[in-house]
Amino acid sequence: MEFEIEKVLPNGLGRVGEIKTAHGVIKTPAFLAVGTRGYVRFLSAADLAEIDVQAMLCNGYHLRRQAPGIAKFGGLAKVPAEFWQAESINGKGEDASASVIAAGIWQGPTVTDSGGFQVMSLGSGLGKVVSMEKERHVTNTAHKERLAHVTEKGVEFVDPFDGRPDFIGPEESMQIQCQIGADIHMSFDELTSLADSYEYNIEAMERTERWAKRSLAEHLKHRDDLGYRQNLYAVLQGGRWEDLRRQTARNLAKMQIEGIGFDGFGLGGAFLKEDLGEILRWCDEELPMEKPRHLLGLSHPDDILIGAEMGADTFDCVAPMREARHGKIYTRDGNFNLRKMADSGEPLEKNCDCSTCAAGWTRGGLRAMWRSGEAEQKAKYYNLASAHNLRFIVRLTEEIRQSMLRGDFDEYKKDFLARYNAGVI
RNA sequence: GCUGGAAUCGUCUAGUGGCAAUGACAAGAGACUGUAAAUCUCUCGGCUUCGGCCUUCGUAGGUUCGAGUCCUACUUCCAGCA
Repeated sequence: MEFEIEKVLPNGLGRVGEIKTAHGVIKTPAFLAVGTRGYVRFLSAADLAEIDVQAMLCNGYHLRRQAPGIAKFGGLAKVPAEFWQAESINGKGEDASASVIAAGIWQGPTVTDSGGFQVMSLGSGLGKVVSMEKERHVTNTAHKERLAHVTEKGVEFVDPFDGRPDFIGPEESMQIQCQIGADIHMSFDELTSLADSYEYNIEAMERTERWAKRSLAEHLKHRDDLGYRQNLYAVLQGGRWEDLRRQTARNLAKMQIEGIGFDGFGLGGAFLKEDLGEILRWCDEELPMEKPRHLLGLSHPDDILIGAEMGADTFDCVAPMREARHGKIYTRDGNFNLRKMADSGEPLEKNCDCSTCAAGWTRGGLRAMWRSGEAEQKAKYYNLASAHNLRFIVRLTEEIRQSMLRGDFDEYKKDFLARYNAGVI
């Protein structure tokens, strides 16, 4: 993998670049579509191409049982649609994306998460919303209620769907990810919640660093197993404390095994919105300029703008598509809830270049589809609304890239946010 | 015309003496950020100083401390018989 920087912002952090992987190029800043279970829910490969998605992020935790099967095909990009169709019928059987999958699956660059997020979502944050606004007043889930428990070795957890006990540590995560064969992997980390103390964040961060070293060691054993080079990013934790963030960034930046270090860095953690920019600045001032950085799990426009400004190259997040499914539609003039649009003959967004708006779908029509109660109609709505919201965020990253190349990023950011926050709709 | 059965908050529905009254849907408001998420929370008779107050279960009476619930009559609907 190569990372080429084309231009750097005057602040010395934000940049425009290209990540060249075995499966294609990612022009950064870029937003990656999330396909947790190996495919993007309700969107086909053709849809993703139409949206100009450049890469997909899947999750090693969710794919842990399929990983050996994926390896047999030669990695994520070579898995045939039939495989995912069969998989999607399993589980709760509700993920009726089968017809969408049949239309083709993603074959471009891919990223996998390590399962580190599940440490928190099944552990201290079980049953809670991982919200930037709300979590400040939320306490951690009681220890005995958690589905995941952290030890030095790794994480013991119970599968929330079938109740089976399981275990993932750094070695397991790397083995899984190297079987899945994404171009970029994440080291196995412990994501803390905003409710955790400074002292606990030190403990978790230091453990995450030890896990990073073990991740690197295991990754190096398997990174060429599928016949092309797979890459590993080290994930940074450290909560909202400057000393921790800078320290862990320095530690991970210089971490090597036999002269080989990480290929890039994952910026992790639970953030309060107002802290995000500062925290990213602390991290990125310490990290080597020439390595790419992925900001994990954020996608609201203001977060992407601040992330790109502070030096994040790629982003991923479930929000655009989950919120689309829940009726929240993104537009340049703010978001709106489709529920109140029963009589609207307007498109989701005027002058939008997404396929849904181009096809002439109206808000009222989409709302009727969404609320019809018929699975097929709803699935169609999920496809159309997901395409719109995803295109909105992808377009935002494209425009950020263009503005950085032109040299007017600050102005672009100011104008975008002024209009977006005015919320005319 | 006779005999049964039924009428409850937009719709369907629970309720057979302590009820402003169950559940579902619809409707309305909010949430959602490395997917336990086609999910979750709240509202859904009116007023309220949030302690309550008022008006409600087809209509009108009655029994009762108390009636959606029991009784009588009426109205409407359904089924069967003429």
